[in-house]
Amino acid sequence: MDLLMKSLKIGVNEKLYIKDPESSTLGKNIVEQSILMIDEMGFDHFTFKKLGVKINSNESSIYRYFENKHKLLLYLATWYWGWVEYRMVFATNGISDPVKKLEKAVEILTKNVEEDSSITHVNEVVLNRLVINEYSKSYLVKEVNQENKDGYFVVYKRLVNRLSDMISAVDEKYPYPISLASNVLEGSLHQYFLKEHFPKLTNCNETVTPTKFFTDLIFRTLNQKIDG
Amino acid sequence: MDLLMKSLKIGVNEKLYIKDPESSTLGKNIVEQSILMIDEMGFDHFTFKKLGVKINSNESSIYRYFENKHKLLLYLATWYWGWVEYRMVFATNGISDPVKKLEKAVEILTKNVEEDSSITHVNEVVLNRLVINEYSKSYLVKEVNQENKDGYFVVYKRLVNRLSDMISAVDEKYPYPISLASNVLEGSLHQYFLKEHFPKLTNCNETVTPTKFFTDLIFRTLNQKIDG
DNA sequence: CAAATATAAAAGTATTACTATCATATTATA
DNA sequence: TATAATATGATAGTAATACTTTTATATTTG
Repeated sequence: MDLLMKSLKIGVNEKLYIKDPESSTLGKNIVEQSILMIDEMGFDHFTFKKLGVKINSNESSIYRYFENKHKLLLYLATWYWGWVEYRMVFATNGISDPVKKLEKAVEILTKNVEEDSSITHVNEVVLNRLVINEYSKSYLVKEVNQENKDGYFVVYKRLVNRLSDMISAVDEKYPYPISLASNVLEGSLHQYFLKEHFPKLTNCNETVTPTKFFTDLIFRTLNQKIDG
Repeated sequence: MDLLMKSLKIGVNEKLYIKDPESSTLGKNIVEQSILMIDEMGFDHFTFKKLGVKINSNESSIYRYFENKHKLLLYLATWYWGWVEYRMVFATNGISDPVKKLEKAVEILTKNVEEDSSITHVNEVVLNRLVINEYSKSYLVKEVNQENKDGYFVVYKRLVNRLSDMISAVDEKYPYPISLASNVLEGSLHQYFLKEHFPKLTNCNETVTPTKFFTDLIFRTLNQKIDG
């Protein structure tokens, strides 16, 4: 899969950038280092000026790639979900048993990213942490309806729908497949956050993973027995 | 209950304000109008300067009540969860059947606030909407660990634990009661958000409420039959 | 009525979030 | 290889934000 990833370019909505960051060294640098910086200092404290200093480039040059830091966050999030989607589709592709297929999908969607593919300039482990801490901020804005119309969330929505379809394939009678799917995706990020900052608000810890919790939740809900 | 509410003061951590806003007309005005303003323009566009203009007061006077708008958000959120907790405890108090008790709790915790009590300066309907749109921003910050130590989230944590206990009372064998509880509380806000802005990512609509979805989810998970 | 306290008004600072201009470096093309 | 086109860098500038400080004026309390 690593080799495949090498030649794969995650498709991101063109409105999210002014100039495609994949098209130049500076652009790739902006993406690579912004991920590390946002992870380190948090999105709220992150500025293009600080990023400019870090990458030895100029604030104004960064503005030629991204309109503002909000668009950059949307770009990074879209990249992340595109990458997750790719892995999920790839991993579940050959599975014909709906239960096993759903199980695998939930595993990919909820498990912690533990190693960086080292193929691209994007560090997926750090990006995963960034998404846990910052993703909500990309849509909890007054402009969300317009941005949704502009297609900034298509990848994420497609992912929720894929999961929803797999849920329905296991239990076509279950009445809330989309809500369950969106709940799992968003809830998984939340459980990771709680595990890190509010350990008393989650049963997830070193041994119990969010994957375990959500796999159990889904199959109890769909009234299916699962091993393990 | 309305009469009870009248004499009830929601207890908010004293570190969240410089001067207690309940102690003066100006303070109450700050709380009342900030709720309306944040709801209207979104937390990101809200500033103390704008609020000052709206309440015909001075920016510097607002700073004598709240250190910054982040603390104000924490204050409003704490007030909200305190109010929800009060209603939940009150509504479930006399119920001895664990299943019915849990059902009632979930109803209070996940149902839309539809009418303002009109007793206090706080408009609960608007505050509920504010919490749906902005609550995550109060904890998705780099300073979360320190703020947690300072006790800014005690009310919310207590609420999650109450729900968790009720879950365990229905099924003591269920291994993830706290995760289920935190998932319901956070997920409920999320489903309302989706219903409003991403209707294709939820099954909730005019007839299906988040309450229905989560009640169904919980009792399927705990392997209990529920009517309705 | 005096003293204490609360609020208002105004000004000031540092940072943020950009935009604009011009210079220089790099790359593409004739 | 010269020239043109494009990308990047450096500098400066603007408006808004997020405060802090000071001083004046109300309002409350003893």
